[in-house]
Amino acid sequence: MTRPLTTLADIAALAGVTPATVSRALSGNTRISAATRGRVIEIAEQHGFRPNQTARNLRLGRTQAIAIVVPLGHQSAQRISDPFYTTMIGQLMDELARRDHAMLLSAVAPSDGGWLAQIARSGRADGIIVLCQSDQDAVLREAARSYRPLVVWGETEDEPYCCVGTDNKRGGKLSTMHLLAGGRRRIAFAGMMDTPELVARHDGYLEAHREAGVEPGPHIPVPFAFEAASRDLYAMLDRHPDIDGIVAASDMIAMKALHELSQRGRRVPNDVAVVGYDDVTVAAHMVPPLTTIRQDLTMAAALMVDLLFRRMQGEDAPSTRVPLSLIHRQSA
Amino acid sequence: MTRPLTTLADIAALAGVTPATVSRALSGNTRISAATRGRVIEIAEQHGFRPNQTARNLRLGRTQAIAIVVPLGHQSAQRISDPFYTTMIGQLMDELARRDHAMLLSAVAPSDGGWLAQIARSGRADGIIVLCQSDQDAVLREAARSYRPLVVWGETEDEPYCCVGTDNKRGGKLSTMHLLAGGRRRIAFAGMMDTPELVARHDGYLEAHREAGVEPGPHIPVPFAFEAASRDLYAMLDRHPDIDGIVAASDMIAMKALHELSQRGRRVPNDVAVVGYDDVTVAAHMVPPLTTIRQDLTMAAALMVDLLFRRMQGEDAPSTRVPLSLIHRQSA
DNA sequence: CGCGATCTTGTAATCGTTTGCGCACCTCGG
DNA sequence: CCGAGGTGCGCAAACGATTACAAGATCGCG
Repeated sequence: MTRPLTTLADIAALAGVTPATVSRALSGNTRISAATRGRVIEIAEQHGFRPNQTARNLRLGRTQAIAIVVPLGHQSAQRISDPFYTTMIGQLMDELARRDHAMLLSAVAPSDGGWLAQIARSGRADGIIVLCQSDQDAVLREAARSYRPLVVWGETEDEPYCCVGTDNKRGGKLSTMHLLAGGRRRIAFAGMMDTPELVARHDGYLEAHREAGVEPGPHIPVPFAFEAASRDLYAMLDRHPDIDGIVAASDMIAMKALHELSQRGRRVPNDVAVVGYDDVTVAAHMVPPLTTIRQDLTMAAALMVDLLFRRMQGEDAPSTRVPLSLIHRQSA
Repeated sequence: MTRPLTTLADIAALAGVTPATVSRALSGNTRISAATRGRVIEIAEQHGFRPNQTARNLRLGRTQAIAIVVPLGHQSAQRISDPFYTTMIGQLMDELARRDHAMLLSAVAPSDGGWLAQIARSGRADGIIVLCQSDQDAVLREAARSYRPLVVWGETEDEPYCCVGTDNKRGGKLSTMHLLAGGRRRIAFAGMMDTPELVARHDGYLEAHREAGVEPGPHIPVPFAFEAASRDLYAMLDRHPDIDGIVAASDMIAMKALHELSQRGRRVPNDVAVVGYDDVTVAAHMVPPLTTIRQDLTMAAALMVDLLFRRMQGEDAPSTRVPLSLIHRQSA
């Protein structure tokens, strides 16, 4: 089977000692005569021995693994490939590897409310990072009451769990102000308000308008996933030919917008200016390069992991916001 | 700690039975009186009990987890966010979830040759899927000799390990033929020949030219990762103003090409036609929408998982190729 | 040469589950 | 009323590692 050909006991037999001695020799820190240690280590290496992690973890009461959970509907495969998630996951992976922890990745359909408890109680991981609270605030609150090592990426408000995120409202406001400053007066908001993050971005959009004394433009309810019938939704563009700016709730939505505008022969940024959100890798390479709001995901990932490890040690790490800035390129 | 508040023994005490009985009651299949079973189940649910996976796995000699390994250099965070990987990972995630297995994701810097053995012997996973053989063919061959449950994504040749992939040579030939059929006569190949997959695509590119009796165009050595100095490399475009077609080794490279061409005022497809490779999600939404070679990653993921599980059961599943087709959009 | 200090290694318990085996108890036909 | 055959459940041994405790070996010193 998968079982390594050798166990601690096998090595012990070969070396003419007990498993205990082998364990000590390999872990190094206890007092073992140099001779035995040398012999044991040599035999172990010779046979490519690796201690069984499962047994080790059982004994040590930990798993050396962190679960990364993405709460999604059934379109998981589609949404998980959103560059935001993947960039974040890549960064988290690096950060966890640095701390010698494995990454257990799972997308869950949050239809049943027990998904988090399931993962938390199963003992598969020492801690959990949830990417995007989505509409699962209640579940998160509930879980946080009894489960400590939990960090969530999302909109940080007065939530009882540890949450890392950006000031989405400010982000939405920033991009809108940029368009207003550029003289745009008929600015649409593209994105669905189905998560706290996006609601906050929309709030910022509204606030910027209010402060500038400009009437907000129409709302284009584009879903995150491309495949959906967003083409129809973008027919909205035809119904509102006076739109001269678009605040997109994500870079992917912005990309979609660039595409649809191009299809309709409307030039960016001359006719319509577009601002994205996330600054995903491809943003800089779109046609035209996308002006967008950057969330520093490298810092975010490092921060989340750091907070998580502090919580795993019993500390009470607080929610934190990571900085955010507008990256000025050519689409607006 | 992370330890669930309740163990099998706790539940047993509460129900006035032994752990053995609880175990049986919960697993359901053994002979337990309906009364006891009901009582045990009720108490267990009431306390949100989940059996400890680590202990369970130790006893059962398995882990219910599959390791997905991406051999990369230190730029892991960057390359892992390539849409190809992420789409594949998303699909694999779904497929594994369907079989009730967790996914252990790790990127490794293959500097030391022991990376695969390390994962294989550690007993953290019941099987391994390696995404892209990259330049690790030797390591894979070596590992496959003693470790059975291993499936690799890559260029399938006469390798001794189980390998799933597309006919890259045919893919490269297909896209080149498409350009030739469209009357292009000065076709560049964009991509670095640093992996077997890309070498094969380039072979196809050459073969198509040979069969058509057309001289191959220049080679533009663009790396996979965006960030690199590809801008300089694309200066090649300036040096070869007669290029009228580009065969890109990946969609991301094609996207980069679209961008650079647009910067230089050369229109796609009128002046230069571009064909990508992978048909990643964003391909359809580029400006203009990208003509590309689609590898059916959904099928590929399902296949890889299927083969892996068969190997885990001791069967000897063979290398397989998944179909591939040209998706005709507007860039060529 | 004897005795305590020190160094090295073995013994055995433990982590939480699963499961083969066997012991009660119950039922029922003769 | 007794033994055969069934049920329902407990006992205890795994799985493979770690580690407190103890025991044996060795050494130093008086």
